[in-house]
Amino acid sequence: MEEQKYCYKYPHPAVTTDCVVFGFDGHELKILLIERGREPYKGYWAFPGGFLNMDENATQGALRELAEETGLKLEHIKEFGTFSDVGRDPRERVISIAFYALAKKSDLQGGDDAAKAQWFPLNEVPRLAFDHDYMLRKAMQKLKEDIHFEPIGFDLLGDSFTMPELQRLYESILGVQFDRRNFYKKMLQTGILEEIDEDPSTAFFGSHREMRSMSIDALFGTPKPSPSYSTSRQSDDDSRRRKRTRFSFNKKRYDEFKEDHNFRLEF
Amino acid sequence: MEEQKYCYKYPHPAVTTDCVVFGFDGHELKILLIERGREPYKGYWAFPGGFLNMDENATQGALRELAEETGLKLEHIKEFGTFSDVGRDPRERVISIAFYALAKKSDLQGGDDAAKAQWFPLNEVPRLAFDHDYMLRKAMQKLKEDIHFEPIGFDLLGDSFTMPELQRLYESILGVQFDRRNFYKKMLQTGILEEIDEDPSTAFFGSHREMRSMSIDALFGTPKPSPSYSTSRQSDDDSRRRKRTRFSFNKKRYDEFKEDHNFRLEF
DNA sequence: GCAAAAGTGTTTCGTTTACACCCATGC
DNA sequence: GCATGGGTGTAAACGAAACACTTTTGC
Repeated sequence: MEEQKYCYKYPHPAVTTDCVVFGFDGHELKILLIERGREPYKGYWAFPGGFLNMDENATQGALRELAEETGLKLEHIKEFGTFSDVGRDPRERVISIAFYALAKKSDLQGGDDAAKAQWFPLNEVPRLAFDHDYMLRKAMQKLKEDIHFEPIGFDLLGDSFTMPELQRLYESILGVQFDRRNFYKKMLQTGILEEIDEDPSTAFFGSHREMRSMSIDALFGTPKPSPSYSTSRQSDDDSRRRKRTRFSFNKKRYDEFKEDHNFRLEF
Repeated sequence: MEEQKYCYKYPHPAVTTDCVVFGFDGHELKILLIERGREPYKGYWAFPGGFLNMDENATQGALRELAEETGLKLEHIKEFGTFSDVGRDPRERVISIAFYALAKKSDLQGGDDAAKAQWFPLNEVPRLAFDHDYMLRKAMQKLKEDIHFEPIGFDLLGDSFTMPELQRLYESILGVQFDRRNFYKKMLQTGILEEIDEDPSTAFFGSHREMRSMSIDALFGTPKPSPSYSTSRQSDDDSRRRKRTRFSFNKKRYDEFKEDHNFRLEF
């Protein structure tokens, strides 16, 4: 029998963290899952997570487990509930503190690092371990609520994005369709978006992260000229500018607004 | 040394629940606190709560502790976060799952049952134990958010209430002032309020809970005729009706609306 | 060149806000 | 009867929703 060296006067439950990571590939929302290699629920998929260490709080524990199991190094996660039903883990009494996180497009490929981590579109989610089905529903619910008031959508996109990309993201999360023109207006009048008005010849080789790897954007199907095409065009005629307007999220301006009047991103 | 009979292979934190109970006396928002009788933080005030048993989930544990310590038997509590910082309890590693609850006017007097439970107006809160100051701020924040979308205000009032009472409650929670006429319109057009249009001679001795004890209403300063005055008037002239319109919350209608279109109580 | 998606303004409608007077009640 | 608080309607301003055509892009 294994050594049981941590003893208490009263029974203590085990405490774990779990993290529901959402990603967006330009078309649909995905979640990151880990295939369980051992019992219980061996072969089932589960959210990355694990037991909390004694020298870390829940947020720290969830970020650590996420990095260990998937290679994802995120900064912001948000607690959305605890799961404490008595029989939820067959081994012992386990209480889980659950978080959700948003991964940028550029993080989506990082999933390959961890052998058993894989992205699943929301409508192709496999059988999940423990009460993780329920956990997923709760996470979706919280995400839908939060996106009305917090600029969380931008965490799922690259540093720059187009309006249609942003709109598709909102539509994916909320499950509704918006009028394109009204969406533009509403987003622009929030004042937290900045138009990126740069010269196309630098734009394609410039500082925007997702631009570095064309394969991602090709995968995502983002309508954009291919490098060879655009560069040849550019050198032919400099006055001919790329039309697709790209935007970036101005966090500083958002923080200012938020302090002034309780600012809301309503949709 | 005390017997340490519950042993585990890895260290386990202790898990507690805490419950922030809000009450409304007609004028201001109050919270229910317990004076701690032993170390740590002996003599400080704290939210009712305690260690989770192994045969109950967090909600059940919080409700049990609440009943044990304050005599309050509530049905609905809402989790608003966990508190898991490493040093938050000097005795051992303790993780607390925190809930908030709303007590009706008629519950306010029940606080006398538990010797050491006492209501405090929000601006006269004493020094709190552990990280309960922080917990209170988080609870207030969550309550403010929730009241925009959920009919939680009604849980703080009696079965029937007047518009000004309801308005004062919203103003207390949100810390703002509303125009009386606009408040009426907005509340009425939600369709979840029912006007109680009963005969005054029954109204004063009828089924509405908070009517049974005039002392509470006197304490609350709710403008309403005193029993002797109104009854004499009633017997003098039956056509003279009580003017103060009272309302009740129609939960059934709210549930219907909520299912149809995602219904919101916006303020 | 053609089909598909991006970009842009205006009008209509509904909601929110601002505002003032009379009536009922309690003292 | 007087002061306090309760009850009601309307007009102006604002924000949301509906809607069509031109330009750009990708094939």
